[in-house]
Amino acid sequence: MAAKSTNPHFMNGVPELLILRLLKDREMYGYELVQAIRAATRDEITLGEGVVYPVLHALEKDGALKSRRKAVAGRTRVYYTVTAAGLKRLGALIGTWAKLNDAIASTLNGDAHAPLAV
Amino acid sequence: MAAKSTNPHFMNGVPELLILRLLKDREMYGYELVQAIRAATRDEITLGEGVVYPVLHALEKDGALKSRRKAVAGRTRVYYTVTAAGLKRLGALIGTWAKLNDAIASTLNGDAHAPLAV
DNA sequence: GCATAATACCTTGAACAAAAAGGTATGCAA
DNA sequence: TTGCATACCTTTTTGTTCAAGGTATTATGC
Repeated sequence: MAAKSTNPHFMNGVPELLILRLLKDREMYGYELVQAIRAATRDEITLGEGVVYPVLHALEKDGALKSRRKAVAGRTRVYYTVTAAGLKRLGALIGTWAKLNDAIASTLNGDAHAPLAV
Repeated sequence: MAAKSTNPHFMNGVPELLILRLLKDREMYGYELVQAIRAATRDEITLGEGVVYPVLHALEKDGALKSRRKAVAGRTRVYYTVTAAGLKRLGALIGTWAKLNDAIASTLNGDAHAPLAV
């Protein structure tokens, strides 16, 4: 059973979705994103650095993000911004999430034939 | 890109949620559940037998389900019903799902401080 | 009569995402 | 100078899920 350490492992692909969505509004760096996600989800979702950094690297490699180094107070930060490809990817992820969500919602509601949002 | 074989791997813990929810309405057997899930989600979510059976076994082992064998047309089916413990578990899963969903929705909407449904 | 598909159960293997944990380095406060 | 917060990163482990296979019975097509 184990005490809830972060999340009881209940979603997939969500990290990427959240990260892209937050970066759409403004450029951020990894460490900042970790806290931004906690704040945006009211501590409901906590993504550790071990999740965020690999996702950022993968997204950049895929051309969905661009990064630039910036020195702030003697410290180096790596800021990420969303590319056009990244926006497209975000749109696709949102669509997938919406459909998944509708599918589950209608099952939970017991809707026999409620039309899934298209 | 690879043709969508079943699902592009986008959820977690959902199988258990869907199975418990469907069994809440009426007793069903594994093979039937596979198709019921496809029907209920309009093909949006397809869980193979390799997913459904292990979940059923695990839930039964945990006391969330009870099974009984029934011979139908010379064939043996294993019907599952939800126990009281199973209903409790279902309630918890629904709650978790709702919170996760609200958290993601408010992030996607960019709500700075919309109160999460409680 | 025979092959094939559909029903119905099940398990094993591999893939993969995410969690946990560790590792480095700087700046600041006590 | 010890410790904590910032800031980056990687490696290892875990656990779900997927794909694929394996058995057996009944119905269907030819």
